[in-house]
Amino acid sequence: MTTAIHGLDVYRRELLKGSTETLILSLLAEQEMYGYQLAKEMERRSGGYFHLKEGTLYPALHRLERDGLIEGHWELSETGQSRRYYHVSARGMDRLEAMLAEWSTFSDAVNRIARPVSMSAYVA
Amino acid sequence: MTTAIHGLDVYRRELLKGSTETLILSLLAEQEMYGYQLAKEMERRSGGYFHLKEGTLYPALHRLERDGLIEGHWELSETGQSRRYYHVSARGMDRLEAMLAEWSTFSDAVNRIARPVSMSAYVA
DNA sequence: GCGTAGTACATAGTAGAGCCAAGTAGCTTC
DNA sequence: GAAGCTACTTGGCTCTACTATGTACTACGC
Repeated sequence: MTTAIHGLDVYRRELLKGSTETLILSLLAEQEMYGYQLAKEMERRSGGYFHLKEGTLYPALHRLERDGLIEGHWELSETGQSRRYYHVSARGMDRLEAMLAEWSTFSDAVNRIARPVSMSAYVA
Repeated sequence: MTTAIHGLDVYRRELLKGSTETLILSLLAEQEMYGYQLAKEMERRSGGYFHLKEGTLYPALHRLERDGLIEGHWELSETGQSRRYYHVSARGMDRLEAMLAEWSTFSDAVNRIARPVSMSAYVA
């Protein structure tokens, strides 16, 4: 069931579309990371708001690598677990910059039409 | 063609997902409107940034009406054209409020993770 | 009369992204 | 040895924006 509040679930999920790759690129631009670590870091920074599922995270990483925006290499941890570390390529940095600019424009445009209830402050 | 910058097109389109209905509801909450008028108004307010296509606009209106968030009725213009005017229902107003709150939270969360490049002490 | 453009709405089909679910595999703790 | 966490993979599903096309009326220029 859950059809009663179905709309909001979908809304939240759809909002994420298009932003996930920007978020991933942003974090990887700061520091080389592996998938699982990335998910945890994103959850931590967003105060638990963003909780990337595996079915979202790994395909996204594969896409980014396929498009040459990030590059990955395997490393073996001390515990014996294989991890794939990713870093942002030069091309990825360019793309990230474009995406952040796009996000800024988009965000402004939305706020110009759908004025938020609260004047959310910039994190200056 | 244009596969080189194909990623940005997709990015822009995906960003819109989940926001379209909020934008539509926001405009309709201010004033009763018909589809075509809504599209023009959205384009005007966003400075041309948002250009809703028919294949996006009308299905979205149908969804909103199906879910009982907006209500429509036909009117005949002086020129003889049929127009379907929509207004936001009480339930739609509640939903709009929830969506605006969600957008605000989402937007803040993104900004907390993806900070503008200018602020980062990152110099390749 | 006819082509073009604008207004106004509808919809079948497509692509892409997030998610669910299930699987593989190593390690730790009980 | 079962459970639970870490760590990555993948097939199938749903939902949404878009493309493309169609209908229908009005207005203008030729």
